[in-house]
Amino acid sequence: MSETQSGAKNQDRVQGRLKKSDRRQQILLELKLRPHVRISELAQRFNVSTETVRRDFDALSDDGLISRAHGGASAPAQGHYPSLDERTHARIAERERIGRRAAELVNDGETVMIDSGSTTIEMARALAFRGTQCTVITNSIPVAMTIGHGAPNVLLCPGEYLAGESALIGTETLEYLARFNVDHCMIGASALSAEGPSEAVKGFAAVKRMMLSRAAKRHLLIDSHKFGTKSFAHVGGMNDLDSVVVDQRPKGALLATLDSVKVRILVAEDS
Amino acid sequence: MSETQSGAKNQDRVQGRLKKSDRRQQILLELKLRPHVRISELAQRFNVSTETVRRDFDALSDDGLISRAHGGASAPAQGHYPSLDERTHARIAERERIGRRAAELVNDGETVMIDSGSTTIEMARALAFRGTQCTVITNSIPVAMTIGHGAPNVLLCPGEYLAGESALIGTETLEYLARFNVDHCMIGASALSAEGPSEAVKGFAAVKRMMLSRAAKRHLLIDSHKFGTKSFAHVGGMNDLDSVVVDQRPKGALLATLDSVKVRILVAEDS
DNA sequence: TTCAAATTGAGGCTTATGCAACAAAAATAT
DNA sequence: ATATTTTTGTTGCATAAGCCTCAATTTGAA
Repeated sequence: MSETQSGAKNQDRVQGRLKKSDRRQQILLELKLRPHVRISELAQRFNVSTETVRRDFDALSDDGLISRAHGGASAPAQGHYPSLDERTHARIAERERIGRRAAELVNDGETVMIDSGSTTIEMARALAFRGTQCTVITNSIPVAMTIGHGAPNVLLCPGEYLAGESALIGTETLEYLARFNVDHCMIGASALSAEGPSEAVKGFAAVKRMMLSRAAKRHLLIDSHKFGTKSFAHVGGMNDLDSVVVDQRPKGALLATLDSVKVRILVAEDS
Repeated sequence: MSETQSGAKNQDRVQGRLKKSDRRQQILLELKLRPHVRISELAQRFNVSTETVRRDFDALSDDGLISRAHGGASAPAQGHYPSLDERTHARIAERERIGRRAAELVNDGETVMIDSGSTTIEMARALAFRGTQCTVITNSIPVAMTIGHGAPNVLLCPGEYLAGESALIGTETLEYLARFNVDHCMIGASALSAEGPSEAVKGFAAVKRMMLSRAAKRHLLIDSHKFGTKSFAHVGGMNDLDSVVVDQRPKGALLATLDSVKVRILVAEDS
């Protein structure tokens, strides 16, 4: 494939040379197959200078469409936090701790439903690291892929694929979840107030609610910087939870409510 | 390689320093979250020299567990064929052509079932590039992720997650597929003889059969180097197909059988 | 056509990475 | 304990990538 042919609807421009937008489109498509492309490689293939490719990378990177690396670029994290707030990047350590702590709650042979979200992905990672032999049901593709190589049983929900979050949602997802009864469910949320967790992404709240209704032990994994905030979709009340796994002990009204409905508060230690 | 499989539950570290196998495990886990890790970054985090990390990369790369890049490493192509034969790598161009040709068969507004496999991923990519507005139902995670950003509707099947192929299989997958009737189905196969396509991966044949039974127009995407071969699970007969999309016109017995049951042969041009 | 803006390429320089060979340290076996 | 193997670190050097600026080229519009 030495010559670059721009396909289909993008009208190919001139003598073997692509326009800027076509080139960028190609880069993105390439990354859907290969995990990583090199600047030098693309420069050669498009027959442009490396500087041009570098500029393409910078532009695509600014849009969050690719993840830059020395010498090349990768696809942006398998769908996990793509468009999410920047500060979450700084909370990696907290989420890691929360994930580890939550993973300790699961024992060999148990069944777990795992929600989508960056914190739950951390939990999946911890679970894979511990090698816990459990059955996992999830609507999150990153979670399935993370655990996939370790656990014997990973069930992925059906549903509409939500590209931004790499998760599955919709009535089919709910129907599917309704068919199971599990030992634990692990959910995340974009906010937590005294009224309970709430969620920003449309369609997620229903999935979380369904997971809560099918599990014996219901755990909420949430980062302390979300304490006292609300997002638009209410997930449930505090009495729908059995425990919250956090990086810092909540205070004030939040603590009072949690105590009043006897929700166990698990603070993830620094390790 | 001796790899003292430190698998499961060893997080015992020797005074802040991880053992080789643990370090490699960590690298793999890291790559499940981030798309790309840098050598320098890991060297610092593990507190080892860059050379050591480089050696880890080389080892993991030999096992096909990661994909090397200048300055770092990425996860190996979103789960698509990690352990498969090397020669498939040389057939990329052929598969690309086949994928492009197959994508032309789908029009805006139609519904398509897409099988898992490297050729079908190529097709998904071409479909994404063309921007065809169709509804896709698939059991392949890479296919869903590839199309996800373009098509309005991507439905992913439920089922057991098969890590090696990043696909979903099992009775739940079949049940789910059975609920739909679609315009096209696009399947791949690991072999094609005059008796029809056959498949090497256990559990895939049933999915392909189900897809064939739910579609009005049934297309087989297959590379010419598989002509005249057989794999262990029979998928169906030639009369279960409406067309085959290939990179080269078949000959002999294969051609005769295809003609006798009036299967349309679409040869993907070099273009 | 003509002009302005956008896009791209080239040179020069700094820094980062790759690679290979050898030395040091640690783990393992005898 | 000693020897042997494995693993890791260091050094030096060739190469590749990053990055900046300025000029050449192309594009788009009046």
